[in-house]
Amino acid sequence: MPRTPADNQRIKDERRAAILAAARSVFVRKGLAAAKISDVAAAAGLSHGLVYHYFSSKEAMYAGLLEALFARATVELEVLAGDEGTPLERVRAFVVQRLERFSAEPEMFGLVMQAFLHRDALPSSTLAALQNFAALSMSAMTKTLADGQRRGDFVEGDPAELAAALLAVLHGLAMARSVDLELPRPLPNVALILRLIVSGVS
Amino acid sequence: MPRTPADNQRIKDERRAAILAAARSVFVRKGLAAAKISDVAAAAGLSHGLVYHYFSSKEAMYAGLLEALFARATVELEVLAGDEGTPLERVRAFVVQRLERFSAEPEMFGLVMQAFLHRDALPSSTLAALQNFAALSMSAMTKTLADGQRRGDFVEGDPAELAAALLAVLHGLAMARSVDLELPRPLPNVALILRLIVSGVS
Amino acid sequence: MPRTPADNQRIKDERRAAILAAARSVFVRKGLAAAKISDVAAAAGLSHGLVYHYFSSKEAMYAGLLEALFARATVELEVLAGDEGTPLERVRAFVVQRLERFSAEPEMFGLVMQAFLHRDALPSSTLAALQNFAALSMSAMTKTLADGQRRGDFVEGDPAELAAALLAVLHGLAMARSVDLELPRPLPNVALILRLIVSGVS
Amino acid sequence: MPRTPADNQRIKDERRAAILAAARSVFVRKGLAAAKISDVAAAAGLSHGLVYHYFSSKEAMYAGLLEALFARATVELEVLAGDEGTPLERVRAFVVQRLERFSAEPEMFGLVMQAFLHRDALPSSTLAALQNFAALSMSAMTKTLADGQRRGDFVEGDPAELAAALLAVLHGLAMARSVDLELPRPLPNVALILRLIVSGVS
DNA sequence: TATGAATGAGCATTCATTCAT
DNA sequence: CATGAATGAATGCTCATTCAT
Repeated sequence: MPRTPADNQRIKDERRAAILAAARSVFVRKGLAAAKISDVAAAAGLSHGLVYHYFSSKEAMYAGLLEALFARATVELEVLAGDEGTPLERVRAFVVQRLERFSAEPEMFGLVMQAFLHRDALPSSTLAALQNFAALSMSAMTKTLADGQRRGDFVEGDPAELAAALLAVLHGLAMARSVDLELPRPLPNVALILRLIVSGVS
Repeated sequence: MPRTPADNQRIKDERRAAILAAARSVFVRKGLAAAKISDVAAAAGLSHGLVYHYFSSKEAMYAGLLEALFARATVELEVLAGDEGTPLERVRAFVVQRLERFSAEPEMFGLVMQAFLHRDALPSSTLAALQNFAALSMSAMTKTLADGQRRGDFVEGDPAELAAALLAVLHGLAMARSVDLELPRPLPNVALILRLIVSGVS
Repeated sequence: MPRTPADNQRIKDERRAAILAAARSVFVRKGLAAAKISDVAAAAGLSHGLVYHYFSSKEAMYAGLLEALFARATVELEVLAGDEGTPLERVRAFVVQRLERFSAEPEMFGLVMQAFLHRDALPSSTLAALQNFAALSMSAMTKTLADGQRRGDFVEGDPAELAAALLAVLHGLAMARSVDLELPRPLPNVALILRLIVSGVS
Repeated sequence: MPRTPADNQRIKDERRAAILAAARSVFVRKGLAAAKISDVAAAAGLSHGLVYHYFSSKEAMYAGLLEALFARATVELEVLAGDEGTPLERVRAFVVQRLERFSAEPEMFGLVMQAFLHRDALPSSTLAALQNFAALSMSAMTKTLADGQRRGDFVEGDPAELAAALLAVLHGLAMARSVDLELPRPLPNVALILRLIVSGVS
């Protein structure tokens, strides 16, 4: 009684997901160059040969991982770039969402940092995705802050500079989280972070 | 008439410095695993064989680089941990010093991030230096913030949490700088950052 | 239909044996330091990379080879150390066995000589095996000669000195054989060698 | 007051001798391939660069060492090949001389063994010297034994076979000595060895 | 002469990738 | 699909040898 095509597809999808999960963990811990395909295969519980049924190369696997991350993160920018609520509410919601993401998947950001650090080694499509996401984040944040400044909700100053600062803060917190996996310190609350930009705090 | 020992020492010092400079640049761009000794040698303008007159292995070179960085950074903590001025002045001075350091040597922080990210691969002495520096930073900042809170200069809250947040912010900014070497955006000014912790800002 | 584990085991055993045979020949001809892994691989008819599926390093391969030799040689001491026959018969049987071994596998002894000569370079487990074998040989021979002396079969004298002399003779013959592979001279017969120790010969 | 040419020559000779002595010790312990010129230089107390004023290459040094040994050993064959005394006396004198040599310079024979073992790696002049010495030894011993047999002093049998056996015995003893440098066992006395060939012993 | 910095050929070893089974 | 044996390009590292000083 052979497996049905649907079974095969399901198995295939599960395997692919297992490999990606294993790869994320291995890559974040060792980096692209030091990570071995056999590490990934062992972590995913299959032979290293089989990995090549799912990914054409180590680089392709890495790129797949990162591009999925960027795609999801781009979607999640909607909460900031959309038109639900006031600028302050949107920034708050975005910050909350990011903090939760960092708590839920602390490894994720380590991967992104690596990509930034060693971007000479990235395939061009991944580099493009990374740059696209960075640009989208900056422009959405800058626009939202500028909107808020017009309403007097945020402190004065170049909105791009404020945006860069706020994003850098989030990245710093993500990094702290990513880097301290064993004994994670609680992330600061939103109110603290928003002091950076909200006018009239005391 | 052979070279004098002093001549040899001078040559050695120059070579060693040239290798370290080349190594910093190569390591920060590629990471330990992907960096080739021949890259470093080429960047330093000498043969790969000669590198091994100065460093016993690639790992030793990397460790030497990082340990020097940590040693210097530990010394620079003095401005925060010392007793020159009020807690607020000390924090301000520390933040200014860090921002200047990030501007002057943007590569530096990339190296440190890598070390954190891939600390499984670090030799134990380097790991110890890193952990020591991280602990010293946190304790000095926590103590200074607690002092300032007692004087009413800083916002309420767990001083360790505030310290972690402030350091994370600095790291986020350093990362932004380190990662964006070609077209560096100006770093935020001190005043903006201090809004995070200073009470009564408007 | 993948290979069965049994198939793989068979392949592995065959390969491992082929590599060891090639290694014996290369090591005996060049010595550990001068032998290249690529020599061994070429002699075994496979790629150099594959050698490392079977042996973790050149030193491990050398050690494996020697330890197998010592293990077998230790077993073969039984004919001398056992209680089959008179002391003279046991010594005779042992000498015959050694001479036959030297004829059948002249390379073998070259390896052992190398190990003795360069024992500073041996891994400690191999050195222990070597020393163990040497000590066992001496004690078995000494005891057997002492027994024979009590029966009046052997010449007078310190049995340990006689044992050392007899073993040295065998080693000298083995060496002559090992060293003269192309045009081997016939080994002396047992009777000649036994003249060294048997009393009352004429 | 510059050194006179004679002083220079003396210094040069001393240096050369010091290098050879160091080389003998290093080569015998590690073998040609594993011995480093810097080991020899360090053992001789001079810089590795200077070694090349005295020897054009590592191989030349090794060859020089061995050829000197063979030259001296060839001269020492005179006691066997000459016409002083009866064949038995000459053989006895030769054996005594060899045993004394092995005691006085146990390292020497280790070098010769290496040369035999790895003779594929020898320069041709050294190989020729080695083969020449081996041939001379065999022919002198064979002739002397044949002479003695005619006088009834030695046992019957092919004199070449007897010669090979006797020389092998000596080599075996030399090896035992060479290999056991730390705790040398006394060499067997001449009488024991001569039992191999002398007729009518009891 | 004497030194040791410098070079580069050579070799051990690793690991991504392929492919027979 | 699955396995792991097999290959070989790539790279760390060593060390004989050269040569400027």
